[in-house]
Amino acid sequence: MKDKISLAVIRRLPRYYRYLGELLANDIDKISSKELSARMGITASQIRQDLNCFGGFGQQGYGYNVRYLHDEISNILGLQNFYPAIVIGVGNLGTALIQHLNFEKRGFKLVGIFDVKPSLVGLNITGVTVQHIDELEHFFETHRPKIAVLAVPRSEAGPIADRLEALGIEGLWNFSNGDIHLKTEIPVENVHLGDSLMTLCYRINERGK
Amino acid sequence: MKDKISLAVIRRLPRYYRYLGELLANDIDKISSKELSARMGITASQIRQDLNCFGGFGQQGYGYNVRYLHDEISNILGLQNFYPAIVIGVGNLGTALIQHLNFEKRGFKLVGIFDVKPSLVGLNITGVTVQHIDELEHFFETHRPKIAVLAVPRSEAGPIADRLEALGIEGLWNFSNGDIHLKTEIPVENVHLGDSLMTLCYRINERGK
DNA sequence: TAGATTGTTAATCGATTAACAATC
DNA sequence: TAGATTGTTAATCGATTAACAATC
Repeated sequence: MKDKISLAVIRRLPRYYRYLGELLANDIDKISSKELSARMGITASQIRQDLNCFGGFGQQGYGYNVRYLHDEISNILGLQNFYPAIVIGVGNLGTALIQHLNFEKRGFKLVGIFDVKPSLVGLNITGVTVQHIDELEHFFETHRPKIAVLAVPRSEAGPIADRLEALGIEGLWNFSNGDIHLKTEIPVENVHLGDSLMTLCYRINERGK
Repeated sequence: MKDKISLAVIRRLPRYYRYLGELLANDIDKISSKELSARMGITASQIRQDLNCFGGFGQQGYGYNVRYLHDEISNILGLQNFYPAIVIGVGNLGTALIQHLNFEKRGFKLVGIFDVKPSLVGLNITGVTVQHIDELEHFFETHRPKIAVLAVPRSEAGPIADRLEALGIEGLWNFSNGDIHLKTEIPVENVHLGDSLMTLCYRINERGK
């Protein structure tokens, strides 16, 4: 692996992985960068350039073996790690993420769910029982989760993030409005659905002119 | 307004808007590009460059008036348009989006909710009643929604998108796994939460080496 | 006025695309 | 072998950063 892969390249990897998964589902076992570029709407050159950051996965005159490339990208992303993950906040959003996201296929294993609301404690979601947020410190002693999904209101997100940082969390997936900045270099993915919606508004507006 | 604004700039606008909103909430009424850059973790140069794509909103020697800049960005994004929007799919994700996203503050007004499941029809969510998906065509005759939020499984997303396109939809906000490509140049925001999770996995994995 | 900070041009940096020799 | 397509270098393009004159 070369020195430092740019984040732009890394963010395209899951997309390649997704398209390769679709090809697999359709029993297509070889693909050229040209064919893939047509499907994905990016250049063949970029695909080859991106993949060659990690190694030569293709074969001249043939293209890429779909299953092999799919597996290799899975390895690059680390999807086989099953890093222990917890979800904090079981409103509709937290529940939706748990039920539809298939953590196991994306590098993680859901090991705990927490909420402040006592009425939700004991609830079972996909085999994991909701605990009260006060159990967090105790839970860390035995389970050492690596990432936490923050599906809580903005006001709670900051304090909880600090608490998680002190407990040694290694990554955050933040859905609360407002960016989370930690003191340490821990990776944080701030998902801003509102920003995405406003971008769509701009684009609609622009076309209407 | 200059010729063509790059998507990179546009995607930063909601973020500026968000930070300015926070400043407003804290009764801060002026900010320099330097101060804002420190808060946001980007360069002051970029902030000035971005804003000047749309006009000169600051004042030399002073900085930017927070409320004025906030309002101007709102205008640029078109947030005062209240474009009619519909949500398709009221699982946990659809419900979460409706309840937490505040469409009215982000350029849209929720005018309809649809689902295939008859048991959900008649349900009232934030004042809007869920209708059966079969009512879609009839609904368009009177309401002409501009955008549709697709919070349905991947298999349903494609066919529904085609149907919406035929009805004259002008934008899609897609949450189903798998990109949606329409024939026409209609803007589509494909939100891939799974991709974001896998990116986080890569970053955790990378640090562990 | 002096100091601060913008608006804007120029320089740099990085990312994308093109080209083609290597090779299956 | 001939044809196809990769891996990789070089060229281009675009985006970010730096610099500074304009000006409040």
